[in-house]
Amino acid sequence: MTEQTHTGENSIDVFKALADPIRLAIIRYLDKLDHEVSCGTVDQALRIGKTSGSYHFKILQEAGLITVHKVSREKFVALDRSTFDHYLIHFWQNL
Amino acid sequence: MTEQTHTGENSIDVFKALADPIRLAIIRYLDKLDHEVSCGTVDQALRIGKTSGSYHFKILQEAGLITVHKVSREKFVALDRSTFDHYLIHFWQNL
DNA sequence: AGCATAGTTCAAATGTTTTTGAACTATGCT
DNA sequence: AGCATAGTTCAAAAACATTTGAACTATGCT
Repeated sequence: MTEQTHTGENSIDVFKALADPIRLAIIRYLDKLDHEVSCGTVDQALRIGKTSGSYHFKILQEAGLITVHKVSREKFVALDRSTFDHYLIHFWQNL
Repeated sequence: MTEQTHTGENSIDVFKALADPIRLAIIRYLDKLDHEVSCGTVDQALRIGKTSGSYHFKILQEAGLITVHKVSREKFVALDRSTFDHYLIHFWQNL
């Protein structure tokens, strides 16, 4: 029983989420750091407004590309590498 | 000197091209066959109108995801697997 | 020449995504 | 309580993508 936790997201949502320069910049940033950061930290680092940030984080989350972890006021995000593995690295197997 | 021939396309174009159900269906179909087919053959197999087909093949071509080979009236298409390798399989390396 | 077939182009309509500021909720701090 | 900070929601505008039919080009066939 080697089942992954792919809940909800589908390849269209994943590719749509990847098809935007701001979201790709967020992904690059989170990949470099390789640990949880707050949305505000990312917003400032990439000079995205908070409204825009909120919008893009929601799309990344719904695609299953990030995990989200809320601690009091702050929302911490990190890459969910299993989704990248599933849809990108193992693209042909899951097509 | 192990340079690939990625001429023009970029990751945004590639992910946009992948972010559509019709284009994903075309890719699945071309993957299954694994040889050149005419656009008309694909259009009929997937029951896409020719106008719509023409539009989607152009997007796939501009993304570098298909190769195109014109023989008299017909346009033959096949997957360009090197582009999938570059942007999907080796996603993290090329991010 | 005349007709058929493969695919493209155009333009209008429709649908979807992205941006932005203002108002909002929720939490923490003094 | 009063104020600040983190993030969300809303709504309108702007930008972009998709669909469709009709007209078109280019080629092949008889």
